[in-house]
Order: sequence, then C-alpha cells, then structure tokens
Amino acid sequence: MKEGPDISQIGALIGDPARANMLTALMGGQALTASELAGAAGITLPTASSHLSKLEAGGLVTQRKQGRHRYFTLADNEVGLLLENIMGFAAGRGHLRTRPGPKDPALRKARVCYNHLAGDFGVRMLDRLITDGDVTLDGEEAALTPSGEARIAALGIDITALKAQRRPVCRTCLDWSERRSHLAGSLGEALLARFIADGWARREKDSRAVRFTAEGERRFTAAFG
Amino acid sequence: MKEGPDISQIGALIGDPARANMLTALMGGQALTASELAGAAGITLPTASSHLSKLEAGGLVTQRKQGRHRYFTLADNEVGLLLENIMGFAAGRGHLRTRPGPKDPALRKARVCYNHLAGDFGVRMLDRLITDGDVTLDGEEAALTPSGEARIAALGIDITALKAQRRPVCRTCLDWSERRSHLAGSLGEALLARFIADGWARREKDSRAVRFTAEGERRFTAAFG
DNA sequence: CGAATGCTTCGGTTACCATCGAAGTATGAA
DNA sequence: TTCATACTTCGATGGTAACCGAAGCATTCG
Repeated sequence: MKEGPDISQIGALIGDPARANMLTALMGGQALTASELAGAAGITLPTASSHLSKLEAGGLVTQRKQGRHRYFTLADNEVGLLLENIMGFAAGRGHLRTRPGPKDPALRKARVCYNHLAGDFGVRMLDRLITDGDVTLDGEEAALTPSGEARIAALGIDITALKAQRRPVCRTCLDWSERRSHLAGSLGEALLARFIADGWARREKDSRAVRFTAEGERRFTAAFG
Repeated sequence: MKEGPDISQIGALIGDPARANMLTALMGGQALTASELAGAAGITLPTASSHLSKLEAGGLVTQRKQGRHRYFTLADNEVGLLLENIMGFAAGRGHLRTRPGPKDPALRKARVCYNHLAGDFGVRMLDRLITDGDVTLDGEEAALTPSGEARIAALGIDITALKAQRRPVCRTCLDWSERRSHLAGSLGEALLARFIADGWARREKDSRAVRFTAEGERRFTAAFG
C-alpha cells in the first residue's frame, strides 16, 4: 500500500468535476486562459487557479505565460489520449456528454489577439512565412530573414522603424482557436494595422472578430495563401 | 457542466487510494473475496464493503456469490485495459509500483476449494471435460453428458448415487489463482475424494494445498491432461 | 438446532478538500 | 505614474466521504 500512490493520484485529479470539466475543455486542443477555464467549469477564478496548479503539479497540464494571460494546455499528446480513453470508457457505462455549443466561426477565422492577427488567417500567415523561409523559429522566438524583410517592406511596412523600437519585432503567440502559433510582436501588430489601413479588413464592434472584405480576403490569400 | 457527470465519476472511483489498491489487486485477473481485498487495501471489512459497492455501482467490478464468500472481479476486459492504460501513464510521471510478493506456487498448482479441487489442476480438469464434450456449460451451471457419465463411472465413481442427492452434481466455481472456472458440486467433491482415496494426492496439514505424488500426477495427466 | 464465518448495514467521528471573498502580485494600457 | 486586467495566495467555511466499531443477515458446519 505504501509504495503505490500511483493510479489513484491520476484518478483523483480527474475525479473532481471541476477539474474534469477543465480537462474536457482543453481536449479541444486549444490553449485556454485560467478565466476561460473557470467559466467552463462554472467556478470562480481562485478555485480554478487552485485546481490548475494541482493539474500542473500532476503533470496533466502546462501553462505558458503570454503577457498578462496564462494559457493552459494539456501537457502532451499522451494526456489527450488518456482522457479520450477514459471518455470512451465512461460513455460506454455512464451518460453521454453533450458537446458544448459551437463557437462563433467568425472568431475562429480571424480575430485580434491583443493587437495582432489571430485565428485561421493568423496561423496561415505565419505558416507561409516560415515555409517560404522568411521567418525562422527558435523555440518561442522568431526572427525575420533578409528575404522576409524584403517581403514585408513590399507590403509598405517600415521595417527599420520597427527594429528601432525596444519591443521585439517577431514573436510567436499560441493561437486560441487553432492549436498552433501565429505571428505577434511589433511586426504582427504592424501587419494587422496595415490590413485594416488598406481596407482589407475591419474590426467588429464589441468583439475580437476581424472581418475581411471579399477583396481583402482575395489579396490576403494572394499574399499568404 | 450539468450534463457531464462523466469522466469525473470514473476518476473519482479510481482516485481513492483504497479503491485503487483493490482494483490493482484485481488486475491480476484473480477473483478475490471482500476480506482479501480489504487486506490488500489495508482497510477493515466494513470500509472495503462500502468501496466495493461503489465500484460495483460504477460498473468497474462485479461480484459472484459463492457460498458464504463473495468473489469480486473486474467487470470485464475493458476495465482491465483502462486500468492498464492509466497505470502505464502514471508510471511515466509518478513512481513505479512494486509488485506484490509471489504466492505459494503449491497453492496455485492444486488446492482444495471447500471440498473440491482448485488451482491449475482443477481448471485443467474442467477444461478437458468441456473440450471432450463430457461437460456442457450454461452460464454458471454445468451438466454432465452421457459420455461424461461414462468417463466418470470409469474412474470408479457412482454417478447414480450422486444424482440421487439433492445437491447439484455439477457446478462451476471461480478459481482463485487461475482466472477461470473449475468443477464443483457433488461431482467435484467426489472426484477429489477419489484422487485422495486412490493415493494420487494427499492434503497438506494446515493448508489448502493438495500435493500430488509423482505417480498421481502422471495418472491425473493421463486422465485429464 | 446452535456456533462460526463472511459480509453488509448503521451511526458517529474525523479529516480532507473544494469553494469563495478579500487581499496581494504582475503585466499592460492610458 | 496611475488605472485596469489577469491571476495567485491567504484564510475561513462548509460539505462530503473515508473510516471504524457494533450490530445485523446469510451461509455453512458440527
């Protein structure tokens, strides 16, 4: 008995309804903030924070600080597989869990993340820059290559002005709706500003959604599709 | 939240150390009594009984009444797979669980179960009778076919006398060391008595072990191996 | 028929932990 | 710098569940 704190620890972590709800919310693969997870679990922030620290100590989730947010994700693929396994088992004996309502598709497509572009468009843009060799990644850090600088300059963005600032030009930011990174930093901000200034897109009121015009979407796809 | 009592219920069942220990003990595939499980978990009988009823209600274990014992087993294969999965996951992050000590091999080989033969020999005997078409199974019930009656009679057992009694002639009994059934009922009792009377085997003192002689083992194997 | 064994149920105690409000810390915005 | 947001930590509370002893069934044995 003494030697086996094993399977019961994992069980206990999953066994609390609030924690189970948070883990289920994270099963989507999205990184969620503590507040969002608190909402998903129907508990207050302090309670959620306590739960999250336990889940982290148990190795089920990891957090990534991003500004004043803390994005939580499942620790790795294995956790997802384990949860999926348990969910399948539970579905066989217990009740089926009704899926939470679908999110606003517009938010998933394109939205602001602080000041830069996020969502499917944001992720696609960074993907393209990387595969074209215009941006190199080093962990969470990113850097613009000479060819990348030329490409950005062609869009009408003053790179030297950005580099003169103390802020990092290139950064990656974990995307909320996709599971992958998009471009942040002063360059990310400048790009979004450019899109809006050029009439490719506009921000929606009281929402983080960014709505591209038909023409804007065409141009964006031509540039980064 | 309201709709999801799902994965957390399973987790809570596994999450209690006492229950986790009992489930781990059952992972060996052996059917264990409530007392044995209480011992394995280091708790008293009442507590174990309470846990077991919860595990049963949750669909993780099933019990099978056998005289004044209650043998508990994992409900089905899926439960074993799930536990194995969680144990593997837990082993990756937490401590490894040391295996409990090996049981007395003599007990596993052959022993009395109330009054009939259990252990590897008991299971093998019933297996042989079934594959030879001498015994048919119907759930937990068993019946002797005509060819089976002849085979038993050839061993010097008076079948008609057994059938005259009110006791069931053929029954199956879940084996403690193997995971499978062996033969019980008045026939099981008569067979063991026969083996001992014929000098094939003798009971050990202060133990449930049944020790076959070399010659006895040879004959037993010839008859049922 | 007792007597003994195996297990369950009941009642009461204890200990833990989920929960929240309030205060504290860190980061970003104005 | 000052304010606002996002989150953590602290302290107190309450509910729940694990736990055991004692008593109650059920089954078997003598």
